[in-house]
Amino acid sequence: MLEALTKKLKSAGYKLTAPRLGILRVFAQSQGRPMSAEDIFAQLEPRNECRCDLASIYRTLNLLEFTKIIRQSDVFGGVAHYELAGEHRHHIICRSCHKTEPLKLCQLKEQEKQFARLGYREISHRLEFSGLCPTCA
Amino acid sequence: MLEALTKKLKSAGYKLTAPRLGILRVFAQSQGRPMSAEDIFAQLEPRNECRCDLASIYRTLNLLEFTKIIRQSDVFGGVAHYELAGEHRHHIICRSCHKTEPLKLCQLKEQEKQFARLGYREISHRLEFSGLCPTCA
DNA sequence: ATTTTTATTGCAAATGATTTGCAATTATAA
DNA sequence: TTATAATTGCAAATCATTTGCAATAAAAAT
Repeated sequence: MLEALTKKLKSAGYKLTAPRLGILRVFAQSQGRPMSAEDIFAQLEPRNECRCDLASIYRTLNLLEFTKIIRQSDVFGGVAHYELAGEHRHHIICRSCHKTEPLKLCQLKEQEKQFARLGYREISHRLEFSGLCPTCA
Repeated sequence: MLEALTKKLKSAGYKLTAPRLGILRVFAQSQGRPMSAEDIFAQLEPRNECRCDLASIYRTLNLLEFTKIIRQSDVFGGVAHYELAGEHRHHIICRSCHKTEPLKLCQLKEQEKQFARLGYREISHRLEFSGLCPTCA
């Protein structure tokens, strides 16, 4: 998993540095939960893997998005969250505690095809449910 | 249309001021296109209706959202966009020129009901399509 | 109609997320 | 092992948004 991600980055012509490796590791273990820069920062291991600056995390997020290794999943309260680009997933997000759960289904490809017929290109969509989770409700 | 909006605001117990009236007017004429604070600022008529501060626009947007007159529609690269809460609508947004077109359909209520059965409350969703519009493609 | 009360405004300064310039560092190519 | 070019950390800059506060204006009370 992590293997595949690092390979993708290198074959896109970028160096594999400690911060990048750490961030990819966090994504690899994220279970599909969208994460903010701060979330990732908090999950890095300063002892062994890297003690890196928030600025580097932002730079790395931009790079990983550019190389299509991750994608922006949602912007919640002005804070961008990212997830691995691999699987196409949607979520339900608690408006109170921000806990996020992935969903499996997505029947929206039909809709995209209709737009394609109208001349749109490179179509994608973003679908997020929100509400108060059972705990917060 | 504008009439109904101002009435809603007043009956919620808020004063009808020049900035608020101007902002509601902009929404009333917005054709369902999501707008940012800056977008609205640019559409106010400083001559006759009001020359108001951006801070007041932000404050008014928060108030209108709180009173459920408008709702946040999507977050575009960290910039919040709003639209009238009246109709439930989704959009397709051009990633290049940011032109936005409203869509009519939405078959996602079923999904929401499923979440409700799991204990989620106050459920809503946000669905946006994006791509390159026929002009930009 | 005038005054009083209280919400709302404008301005400027504060905030919070994200970006950027630059010198120092480090991964990779040579 | 050294050279070179990308990447980093740090601090300062930026951008969207929020907030404190004194001045203003809308609606309520007279």
